Amino acid sequence: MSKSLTLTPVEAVACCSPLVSAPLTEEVADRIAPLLKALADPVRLRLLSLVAGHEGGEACVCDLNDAFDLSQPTISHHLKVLHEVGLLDRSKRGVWVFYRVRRDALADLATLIGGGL
Amino acid sequence: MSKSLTLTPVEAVACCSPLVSAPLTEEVADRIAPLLKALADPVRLRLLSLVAGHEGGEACVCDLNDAFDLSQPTISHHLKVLHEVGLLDRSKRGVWVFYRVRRDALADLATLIGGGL
DNA sequence: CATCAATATTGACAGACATCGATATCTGCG
DNA sequence: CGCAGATATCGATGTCTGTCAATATTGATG
Repeated sequence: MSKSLTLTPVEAVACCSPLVSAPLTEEVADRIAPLLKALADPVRLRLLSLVAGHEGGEACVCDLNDAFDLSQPTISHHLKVLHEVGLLDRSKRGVWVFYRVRRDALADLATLIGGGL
Repeated sequence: MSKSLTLTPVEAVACCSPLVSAPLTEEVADRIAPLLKALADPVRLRLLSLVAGHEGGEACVCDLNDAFDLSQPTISHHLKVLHEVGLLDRSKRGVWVFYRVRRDALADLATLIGGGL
């Protein structure tokens, strides 16, 4: 069973046929766009890449803050966006918070964009 | 040779290794984000899907306008965004303008997102 | 309990964006 | 040439978004 009645964008994309294979309905497009919006920021792209490339597949916020010339609240905001949309998993251990990339979500998104080519 | 010194976002993405395979540099992220921004709109997603699914792989603006409950200038604007970023090719024949999906661009983008999984 | 360090939330602000109506440009045709 | 239809551009407007400083929250530790 699902945790809520409203799907996260990540859950919404898992069930869709590729962009070029069948015409997207308005409803489906409305659920996919937020996922792409989350991805469509240079800082968030680098965050995702950093987390994915970190040892163990997860990274502590403390590691991420230093990688950017941005304030801590700004990084926290971007991580929240990625988490809310379902692209990052979040786990708190002690004072530290670790994020992990949802590879299945990325794979589904890639299929949506590039499937059927 | 390229037409200009500045690459379109589509040209920029063609040369990149997947998001999760290597850390994205700031420069690369800055060039990829506009491409994703162009995709990250429900109307543009549906436009892309409609064009891709149209017979002959291309669609006339006149066909596209009717598919939305939006003004003609708005559709024109969205098509321009997709064209400028390199996701749509544009060809004028008589009074009509036809758009065609750059499938290579979509494929490259999919590799960037989902490659290495 | 008091303090400190890590992370998140809030509120403000400037810039970006989606949309529209009005208008301009282009092209075929009479 | 002049009109009509297709598409693009312009200017305005309301909304969304990225960023920051300030502050709150959370958890470990003395």
